[in-house]
Amino acid sequence: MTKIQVYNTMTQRKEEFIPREPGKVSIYVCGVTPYSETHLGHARPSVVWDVIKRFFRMMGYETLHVQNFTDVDDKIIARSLDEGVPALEISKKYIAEYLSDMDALGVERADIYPKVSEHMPEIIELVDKLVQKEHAYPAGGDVFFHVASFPEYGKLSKQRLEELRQGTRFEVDPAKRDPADFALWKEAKPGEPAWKSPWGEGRPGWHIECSAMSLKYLGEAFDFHGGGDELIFPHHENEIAQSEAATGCDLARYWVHHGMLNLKDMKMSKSIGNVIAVKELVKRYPKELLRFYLLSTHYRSALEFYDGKLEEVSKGWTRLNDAFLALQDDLARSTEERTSFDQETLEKLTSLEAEVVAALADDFNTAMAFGVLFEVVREINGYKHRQGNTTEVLQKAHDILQTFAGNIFGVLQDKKAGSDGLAESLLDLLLGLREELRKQKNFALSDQIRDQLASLGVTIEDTPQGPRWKV
RNA sequence: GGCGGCAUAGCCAAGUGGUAAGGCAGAGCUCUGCAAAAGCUCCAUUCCCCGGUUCAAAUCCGGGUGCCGCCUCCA
Repeated sequence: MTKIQVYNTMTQRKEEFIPREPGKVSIYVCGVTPYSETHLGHARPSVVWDVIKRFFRMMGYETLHVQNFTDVDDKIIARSLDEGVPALEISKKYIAEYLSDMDALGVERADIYPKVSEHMPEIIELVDKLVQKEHAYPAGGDVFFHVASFPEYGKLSKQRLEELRQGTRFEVDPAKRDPADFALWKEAKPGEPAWKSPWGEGRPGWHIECSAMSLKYLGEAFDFHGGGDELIFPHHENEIAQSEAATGCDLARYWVHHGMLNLKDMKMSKSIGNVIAVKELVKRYPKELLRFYLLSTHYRSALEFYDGKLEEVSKGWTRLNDAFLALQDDLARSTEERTSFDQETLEKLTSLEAEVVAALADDFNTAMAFGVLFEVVREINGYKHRQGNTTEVLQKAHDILQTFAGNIFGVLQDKKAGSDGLAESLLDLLLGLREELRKQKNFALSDQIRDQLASLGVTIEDTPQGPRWKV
């Protein structure tokens, strides 16, 4: 079996992936706080993990993916007080939006989407356990985690406790024993949602929900813990402290952090906030293009977004799609005979296919995988250019693109998009007539047909194998 | 101030010790009634700068410079 290398933030290097349980991959990805619309930055990890999961399954693993919704949170509460709408109604609305936006991007859903509001008993139990073990202490109606009780604190973010104490730039709650201690449970303020607990009415601190819910659904030392790299500190550091202090086991085997999506030239667009809303993007661009863009840079690198970026990216994306579409047509009139030339191309394609797998097995390097897929495109186009027309060869190229560009990356557009059976029949009829005109050298009229179809968004290409159209 | 990361052609972007993938743009050619698509060729002696290690470095080490993230809610 192909070895899969994964960059682990904890060790700061690539490691061979060895699952906790053979053949199974358990994944916890920190999800969103549902208090406003879904933006491109949310889409990146979704698409990345979508691809990682599909790849693992192709490699014969079973995946179990848990992604939380932090639906009890300061920002939601603030919004709730602002709008006079119950907090859980707000989160419910944006959770639904998030899910439908991700659906629109073709992202396969997680297996479980636990919500904080539905896991109070588990959270309270975990906090209580930490208090019992003297890793945490109640103070008034709050409960704090005592970082000094966990000697490994800082191991993920490579921070030293002493530096953290000094780096504190905000006023420290006097109830804390140590400025670096953080809240596991917060006493309720009037008007806020609150739950009963041994320490009085209150709600969970920010980090504890992930510890409680990952433990419930994935257990101890599950395989992947993912999230944006801005979560390394304090969120994931604190999760580690809570979970590991409570269980004595590692929280996760591999910490996988993706890079941020940045905006350039924000001043160019007053409403840039709207421009990058996923809801708007999927109206204006095919989801396959958006995925191609998001996967064109390695997941750990920062990714820039700016006006015109998708137009730039779409040229390469179109090349990939055109090659695939053309192959579908070519296969319909391919032949069976085989030559040494066919054999050569077949071998080349087979070796490129192995390169794609190797790229993905090397820390999910989608950018490199695309590079190889473009070589597949060049190889097969060249083959056809040199009159190659053997089914087996064309099928091989088709299958590689179908498997990786299509099934794994989800960047191949369905040809039939935007058309129906009748429109297709009419187009074929029209193109047939146009061919007659061309045979009669009536180019004025045939060009007019082409131009007018173009203005309707239908592109005509006259190839040696006959006319081809696309929307 | 502390921690982490990044710096590769006009643009995007792979590449973690063996002599610079890929895409876009650009130039030339082929094919074509034309156009488009496609193919071929060309397009970084060089990887921010300065030292060092090595037979060999974009890749490792040290020092600069610049940028980003985190230390406060954040995917």
